[in-house]
Amino acid sequence: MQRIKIKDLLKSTNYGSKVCIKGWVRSKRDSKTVAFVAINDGSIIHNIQAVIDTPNFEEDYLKDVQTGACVKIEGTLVQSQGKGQSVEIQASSVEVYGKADPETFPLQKKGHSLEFLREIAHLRPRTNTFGAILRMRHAMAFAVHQFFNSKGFVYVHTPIITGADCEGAGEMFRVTTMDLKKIPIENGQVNFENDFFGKETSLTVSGQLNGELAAMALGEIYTFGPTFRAENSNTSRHLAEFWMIEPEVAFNELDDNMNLAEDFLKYLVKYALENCSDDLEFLTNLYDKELINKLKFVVENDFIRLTYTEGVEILKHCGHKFEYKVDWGTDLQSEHERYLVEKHFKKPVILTNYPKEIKAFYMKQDADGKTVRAMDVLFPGIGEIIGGSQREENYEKLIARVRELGMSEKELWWYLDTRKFGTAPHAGFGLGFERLMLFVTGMGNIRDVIPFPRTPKNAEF
RNA sequence: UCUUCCUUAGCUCAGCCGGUUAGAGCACUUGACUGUUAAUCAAGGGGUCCUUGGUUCGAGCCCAAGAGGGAGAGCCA
Repeated sequence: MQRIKIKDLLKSTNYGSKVCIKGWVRSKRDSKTVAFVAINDGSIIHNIQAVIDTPNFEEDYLKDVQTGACVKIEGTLVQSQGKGQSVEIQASSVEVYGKADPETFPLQKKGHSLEFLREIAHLRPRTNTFGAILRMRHAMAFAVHQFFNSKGFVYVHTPIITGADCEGAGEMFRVTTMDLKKIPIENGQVNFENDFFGKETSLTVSGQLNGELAAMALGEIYTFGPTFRAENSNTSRHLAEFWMIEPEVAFNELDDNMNLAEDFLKYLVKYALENCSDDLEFLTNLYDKELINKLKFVVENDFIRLTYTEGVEILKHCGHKFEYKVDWGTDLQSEHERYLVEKHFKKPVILTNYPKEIKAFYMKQDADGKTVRAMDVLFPGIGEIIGGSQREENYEKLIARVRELGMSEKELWWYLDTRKFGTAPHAGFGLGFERLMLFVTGMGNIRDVIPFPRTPKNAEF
């Protein structure tokens, strides 16, 4: 018999029809002559209930139908006699594909802490919470492509292995095939001549520089791929391996960039509200009663836009006592950003025109020579969800900045070439996919919105 | 990396001032129950109190070091 997905079965009103489902047992409730088994197959957060009249089955036949087991159940779709579900299956046959020894299977019917589930990341997709998160993760990834495709952007695959130590976004993981016990060292320096690529290589920390090259030909591009940072960051907002989306648009200036970022985030949140309602309802009930309201609020309200200088003025005169002093020229602390977003405006905030000293070399300098056309989108509870800028398209100014910072113009020759040949104003940004996931799922820890988190001292699974 | 908190049964956690045999709920096993909804009821089994060292007549509890985890900070997306 053809298998039907539980998602489709729960919508069916085809009572009396013979059906077949396959999935994992979430719970079994016994009494003398009848047993109720809740089955989930991952197609939807809800389970289907199979009703088993035990006298019709041989003794011990149902012994292996226990929490965690994988089963195939055939039977008749009927309207439920009990409360709590509208349809159920009156089972005629039960086959166990895979047992799950209840003495050793770690998942129970009752709730587990998120910390415990992290230790059994190979099994946590079988929980309601991670089923919901993984379905939403897929929906958000799909929506990213749909958004850009509808706007005529080209998806560009930038390299994961990079030879440039100049992306400037943090510590990098080395890539090598050298025997780590016999590294060739000459005059205190490692000789990479005989390494696989013949030069020092790393995992990418950003696809931006390559993305810019493509934007200078295709106009509107985006990247969406894994990104690696070897920072010793131990927070609920950082991963060593995460996924980043980086659009880059020729002829866009800072305002266009902000508009794109705001449209993009609203599109994604709206997509979640319209397409993930069952999962969102579950997450709202279990983790954050205000989750759905927060998502609606973001879709319905404009983001606040203000300059770094204006932000500093507000913070200086707000009367709130901060642990760290607010001072023009230094980067804002988390507590400052959080005050602006969560207390002062109570809305997402886009901060722009930061001092050039605290931002990357490629950002376009303002006429005053002090600030650059940077923009950070700050979200409640998460902080920086997007970081971006209009890029410096002027060759002289860009190379002056490269020299000023002591960077290698030799290594960057290909990037600098874009400013030599047909340069154009352009802008882009990076969205941390898992930070978006934090926001749309209401989860508090970034390790819970990616299937297998990679963090300092943790690469299990 | 810094600050701070935590680590006791499969899970969540209690454990008094340092004192005899370390507890509860859930889970599990067995039994009861004709429709359950995290089913219910009864009985039973289950412990390297994170590790190492120290203080003490005596340590789950006090001290030191280490490991792992959480929260916050820095770095950032």
